[in-house]
Amino acid sequence: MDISEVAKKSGLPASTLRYYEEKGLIRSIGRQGLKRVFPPSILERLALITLGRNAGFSLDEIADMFTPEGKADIDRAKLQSKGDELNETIKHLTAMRDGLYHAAKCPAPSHFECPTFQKLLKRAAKARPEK
Amino acid sequence: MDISEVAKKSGLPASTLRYYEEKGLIRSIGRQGLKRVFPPSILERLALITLGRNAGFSLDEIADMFTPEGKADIDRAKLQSKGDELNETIKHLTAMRDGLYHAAKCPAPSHFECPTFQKLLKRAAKARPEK
DNA sequence: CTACTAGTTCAAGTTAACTTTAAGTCAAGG
DNA sequence: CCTTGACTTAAAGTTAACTTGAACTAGTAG
Repeated sequence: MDISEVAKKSGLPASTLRYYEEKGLIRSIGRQGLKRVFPPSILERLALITLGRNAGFSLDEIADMFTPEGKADIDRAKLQSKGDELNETIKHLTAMRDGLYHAAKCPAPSHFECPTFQKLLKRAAKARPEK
Repeated sequence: MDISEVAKKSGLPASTLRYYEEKGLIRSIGRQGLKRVFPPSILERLALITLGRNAGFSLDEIADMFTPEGKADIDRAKLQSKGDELNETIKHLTAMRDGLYHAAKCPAPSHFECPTFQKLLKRAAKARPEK
């Protein structure tokens, strides 16, 4: 597959694919002339990267978790602790979501008069979650 | 209150407070010499801003939520849709977390050979929302 | 009065994740 | 052979949300 085919199938622009390659997140298996040639498995690899991005991991973190081949050694302890970390984040976000939903329906004339909203504000002041 | 007191009480660095003022998110009520003077209510306002940030609003979006007079005027529909957005994110995070936990324990030589991991990837490929 | 401290301004720097631009290359069609 | 179009590179530009640096000032302690 050439880059435009990968772009089309993955939904990612070619510039992004080149950028990912430069960053070491993906690899082409060769060239035809100047053009990069990718194996079909690249799509799976990109799906994995996308998954990580959606979950809020940085490209560096993703690169860190998986070898360029996507194959062997993923440090299992690292995965476990990333999972734990993620779990904490989920808790924060869930609280935030519930707060937002409540505020959206709350009949108090001003959000500031609603105790749930107040609580949310206090929690927000405390919570300093990573991005 | 001077800026360092606000910084201390809000947990935000002075540079951020100056930046927020420049952006029009907060206002000082005057000066003592060169120094900005803030009213106590600034803290609630900052908490609100922090809440918004944590909920995924951009500073510009937050600025939009305040009326020209500086009173907060939060559109309930916006809260609802941010809640929905957050909910989507939570789903992604949850999928990722489950995937990480599974991968941490999975005995398959490559994660790509594991059906659970495959399923996860497929779910990730589907999700193509925000940002 | 002089020094010190905590504030000030404005401009420039930072980071992440890309995108854009300019200039160049190669294979294919006419 | 020449043009076209898809691809290439390297470098610079973009955006958000800040942070940092340099040069400056006002109130206060001694």
